[in-house]
Amino acid sequence: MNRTRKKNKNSAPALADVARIAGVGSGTVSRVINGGKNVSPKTLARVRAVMEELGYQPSFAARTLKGAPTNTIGLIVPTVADPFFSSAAAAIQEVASQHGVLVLLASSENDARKEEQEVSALIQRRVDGLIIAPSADSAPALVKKVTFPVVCFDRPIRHAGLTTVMADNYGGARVATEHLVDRGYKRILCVGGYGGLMTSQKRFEAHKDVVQQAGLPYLAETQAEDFISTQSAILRHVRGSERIDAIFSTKNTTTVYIYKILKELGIRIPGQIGLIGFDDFDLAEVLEPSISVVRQPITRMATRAAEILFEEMNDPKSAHQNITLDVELVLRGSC
Amino acid sequence: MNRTRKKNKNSAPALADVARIAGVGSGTVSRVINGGKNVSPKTLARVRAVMEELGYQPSFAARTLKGAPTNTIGLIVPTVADPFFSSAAAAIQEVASQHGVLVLLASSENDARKEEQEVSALIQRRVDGLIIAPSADSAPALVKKVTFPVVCFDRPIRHAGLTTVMADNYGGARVATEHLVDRGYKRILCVGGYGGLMTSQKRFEAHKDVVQQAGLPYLAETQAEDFISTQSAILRHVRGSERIDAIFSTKNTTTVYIYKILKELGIRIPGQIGLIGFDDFDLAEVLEPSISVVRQPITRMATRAAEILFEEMNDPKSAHQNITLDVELVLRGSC
DNA sequence: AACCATGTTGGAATCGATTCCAGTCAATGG
DNA sequence: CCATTGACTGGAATCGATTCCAACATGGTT
Repeated sequence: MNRTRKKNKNSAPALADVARIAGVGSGTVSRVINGGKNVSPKTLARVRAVMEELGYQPSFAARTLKGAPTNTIGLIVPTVADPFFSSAAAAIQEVASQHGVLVLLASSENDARKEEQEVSALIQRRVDGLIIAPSADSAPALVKKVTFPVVCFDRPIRHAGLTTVMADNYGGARVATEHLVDRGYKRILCVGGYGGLMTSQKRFEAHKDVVQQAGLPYLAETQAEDFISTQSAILRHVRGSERIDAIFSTKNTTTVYIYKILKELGIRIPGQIGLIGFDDFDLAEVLEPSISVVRQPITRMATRAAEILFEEMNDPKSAHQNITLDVELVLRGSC
Repeated sequence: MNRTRKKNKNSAPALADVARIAGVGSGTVSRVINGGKNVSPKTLARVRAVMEELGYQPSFAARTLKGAPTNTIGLIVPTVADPFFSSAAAAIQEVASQHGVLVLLASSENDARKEEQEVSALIQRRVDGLIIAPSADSAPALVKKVTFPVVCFDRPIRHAGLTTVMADNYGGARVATEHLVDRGYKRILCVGGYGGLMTSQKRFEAHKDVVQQAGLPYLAETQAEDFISTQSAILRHVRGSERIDAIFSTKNTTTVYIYKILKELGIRIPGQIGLIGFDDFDLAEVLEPSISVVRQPITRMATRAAEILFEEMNDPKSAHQNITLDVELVLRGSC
């Protein structure tokens, strides 16, 4: 009916609309969009005015189709509800923002299947890069199909040959346990997250090594994800002649649970039971007693991961690296 | 040189490649991708096999260009480092995930200019919807150019006529202050975040109203964003004959600062100074004393915001709503 | 035998920005 | 006055998936 039809709906204006209204060719408009090189001041001004008037925004899809970068990176974490990962996300976000890049956030809930779907969704969206805190079961196949750089954060994907940024989990757990041993604790329980995770594994392992080397009894570590299971684990070890006198918690949320549980039980810290945790948290120093921890440099880890990702995006040939950041023993009042 | 040239690089395979190798037309491949309706079982199988073999992934950009939804929503918050917003992000994420949608995360740092750029970036990426916790200075113009539904979270954009989900800030602050008054506190200081924010404003306002109605002195509220400024504010009011006997903190981070500061000063809570905070936080109940608060139903707010957004995305004509969720007084030991 | 409904297929046109490749035009130099 | 440069400009071809429409085969009906 209308041969020079404006689009059927009132959808966003396109480059062609700008060109038509400004009375110039499509190429000229494109040149204006991309800096205005080789365009006379007069046309430049006119085209800019039309763009402004129409509220023209170039279509990302069309640009991407022509091979332009999406200026978007993916970030896959187990959950942003965990302060560890939300701090990391904030830091990564910050770096991305400095590069004019947006972050596509996905949470895997530590579910390898969900993770796989999310990677696939990110591939389709043609992100320029990906930072991932892999689930326990991530296989190298997960990243087989990606055509962009991938950096692992906090945990590796075994045998995938990817750049990985993580904390010194073994070293940190060793230092923590050694400290408990030095302070004279004899029956030390290790409580923490799911052992399938490489981070937890390393921490459990270090704890076991130190305890056994010191000639102390090794109490099988307890994998407790939530409050209830942590509670029942504690209850099992807190009475009777076999009772423990210290706890090494491998996870920040668990540390808080343990603090609450001991308080409720009326157990004195560090008098009856000493406590040290892996990972610092906001209120660790205002609790009573304040909680000793080994602190991961979360922000530094995340920033580093993001920076390396951007390096690899700029230079896809750059070699993969394995980066382990040191952990810091923060002694406070709980042991 | 090579008329049926494969693309210049080894880029991802396209639909045309699948069609060529499978010996079918482009339309047929498209049908296979979209469910295989009206395709014979034999061709279906063959095409699927080729897709599998090539590791074919449809190009999101091309689909978007043809007007398909991006299955992506935007989320703009001041920062994900704040536990309030990271909890909200987690809840929104969760709802999005159920809808098979990814979340593009951007943080505005409460900077209206940055916010504007981010909205623009999201428009270009053609997100299907947007949830935003606007900065103090967000003008209605911010969302003038959007062609997709927008839901405000936690704070409104004045005069923009958008669906808004927020907590009952006035009511919550009223209840909190009333509680302090009921407990017999006479000189109540109100400390909190930047007053340009509608949330802070409402809370200050309610506090002032209640205090004045009770015939108590109204101490000018203190806008303190960080630890240092909070500290100096407290110090100003804690000595001398004009000294305060209670504090209403309008912000969770501030509440923690105040707790630390009072502890350091050796001031007893609630004996010398009573304390109540707006917004619950993780360790509020294990501190000593435990901290009384009014609790915003963060997860419920965020989930609701996300659900409404999806409703509006499905039915763009649906009316805008203004939703205020009730806040809960959680009495603990600090006042 | 002529007819139609149904199922299947190929291929052209389309979405919007980019990128060339020709052109136009004015200015400069010989 | 012609030639050559250089700054501008228009427009066709392109990226990859979708969506039509026309075409054809099959089987069953009259």
